[in-house]
Amino acid sequence: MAEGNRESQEQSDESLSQEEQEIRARWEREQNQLKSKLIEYDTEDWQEDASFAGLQRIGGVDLSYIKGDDSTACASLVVLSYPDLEVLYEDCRMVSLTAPYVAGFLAFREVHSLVEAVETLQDKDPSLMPQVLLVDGNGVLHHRGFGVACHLGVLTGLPCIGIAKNLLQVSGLENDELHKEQIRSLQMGGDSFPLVESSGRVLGMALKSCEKSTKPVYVSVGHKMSLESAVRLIHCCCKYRVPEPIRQADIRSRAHIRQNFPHLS
DNA sequence: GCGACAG
DNA sequence: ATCTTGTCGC
Repeated sequence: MAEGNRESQEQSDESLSQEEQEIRARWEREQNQLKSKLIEYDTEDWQEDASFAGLQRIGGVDLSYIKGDDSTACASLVVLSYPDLEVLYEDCRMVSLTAPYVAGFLAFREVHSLVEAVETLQDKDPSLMPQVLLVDGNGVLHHRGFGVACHLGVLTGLPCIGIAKNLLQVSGLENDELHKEQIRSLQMGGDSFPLVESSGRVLGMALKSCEKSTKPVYVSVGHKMSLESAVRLIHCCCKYRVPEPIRQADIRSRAHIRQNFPHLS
């Protein structure tokens, strides 16, 4: 019992239990193994077309949580038509989460439920399978170059794009005064600037996703799509700041929680 | 002590 | 992620 108290109260790295350290080491190995299967360029014809001709379905995924409960969530997968952005398919399900949220390892908490949702769609109605999946979180803009959008992409084989609402400050990227000035310099919807890590590699783009938004979204490659195509597509599916497929997944997963837990609203 | 820390 | 209402502005 003394052990349990120590673990929950101490915060410094050296106090991490041996078990926690082993989990992280295992997760890092898993990220590195899956990373060898990552494809960071356009693989589909529609991706390089000027108007995305041939693109008909875009998927969005999200998880919503219940306050005060860290093991229950609603996972949702929606499929929207392109270019009309009408909802063609919706799947919201309550799920039990086993892994905690650890910065840098979001996929280990969320990706299992999302893969299941994709498999359900494959069984139920494969003709509605999205041609690209928009993921709430980062792709290669990540400590080890393998965020949740890459993870889901490699596991499903689907082209994926990571969209984060906040800058993950990795390898030289900082939300400092220079970054804020670059944000202020964005003029019209579609304007963007590259996020360059210390080595010089471009990890993603900050994008003013719609005309009215002050704060950009952070776009990075998930799987089977180039950064250029990804940024162009994200701009094309934003009615508001958050791309419509993710926004619909978010709205609908929250509504589903209110439906199942009315006492929380 | 303070900032960071995708969701 | 969530805690949280109204309010100022177009």
